[in-house]
Amino acid sequence: MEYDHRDAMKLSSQLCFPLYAAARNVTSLYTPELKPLGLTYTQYIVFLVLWEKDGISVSEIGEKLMLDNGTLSPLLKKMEQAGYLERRRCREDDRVVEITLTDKGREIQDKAKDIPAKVAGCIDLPPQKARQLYALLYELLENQGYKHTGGD
Amino acid sequence: MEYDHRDAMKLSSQLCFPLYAAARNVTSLYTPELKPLGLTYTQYIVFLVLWEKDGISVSEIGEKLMLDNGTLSPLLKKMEQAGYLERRRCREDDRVVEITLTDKGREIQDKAKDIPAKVAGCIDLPPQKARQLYALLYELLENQGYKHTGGD
DNA sequence: GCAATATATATTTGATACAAAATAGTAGCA
DNA sequence: TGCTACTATTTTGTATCAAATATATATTGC
Repeated sequence: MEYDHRDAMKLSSQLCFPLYAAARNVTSLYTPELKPLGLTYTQYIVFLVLWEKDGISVSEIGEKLMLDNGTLSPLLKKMEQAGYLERRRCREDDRVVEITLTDKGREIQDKAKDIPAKVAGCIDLPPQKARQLYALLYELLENQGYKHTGGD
Repeated sequence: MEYDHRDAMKLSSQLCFPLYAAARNVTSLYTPELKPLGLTYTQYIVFLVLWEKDGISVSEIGEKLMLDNGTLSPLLKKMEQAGYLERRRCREDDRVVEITLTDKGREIQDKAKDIPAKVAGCIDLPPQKARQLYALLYELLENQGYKHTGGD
């Protein structure tokens, strides 16, 4: 079979597009659940990280979320202003900023506990296929250099 | 098996996160190829649509890309300023803006023809798994209301 | 040990992207 | 005419990355 540029350049031929569209689509499912809590999706996944492990650096959050420091920096500042966390220079290494949850930051976990189930209920994909998709995505991410800690 | 909130709230338990991360990751693979052409990823996929079908409305582009008019409006204006396309009010319906490629907009297709293959080469996933992933993503999108035209 | 250089960490800046909401003009129809 | 739905634009706020900057630590050469 010969390589066809015209075919390859179709929107429907490129893996990236459905990935890009599905990500926006599924992320938007969180919005109605997060809005009442005053959180954005990115703030929410920062919380997911901090609820699992508190007192970590900006970069460590960035590694887990594959987000740039330049993205996290203003985000964390906003979350600090909202009273969810504290940013403190590390004693041993003054370059590092340690992020620590406040009581308010810990308490909001309870308010958010039903969100995963609600969103999962909106994703219209049989559980077996969802697991398959999940596994393929992590395989892709790991091939691109992501360190997957925890989970299955 | 009992439902465990604590487990469900782990970053690694939610399908959305790998989707979100993989999308950014794979999209970023396009940047080095697109930058020399002076294009962003979103501009590129708008071109993909227009190279397939020219003279369509803003909303029709939005449907194919699952993008809001509010996102496309300034984007298309910028692409018009760059000389890639023209925006013209439709004769029959003065609400509709028709987007038409200029010669410059058609010519850039040739310069971009190797991009899909180059990016595909950077995605470290066996072809069979890539196809599987592709199919699952489109199934997810279609379940969320996306009309998939063309492709396989 | 100490100065010079390199690396690491976070922040800032500039550009684009994205969605929600408000606005405005248009079309179709009762 | 007046009502409703549609289409695009503008505005506002957040997100995102890349590049530049500032500061702190590590390393190297002497």
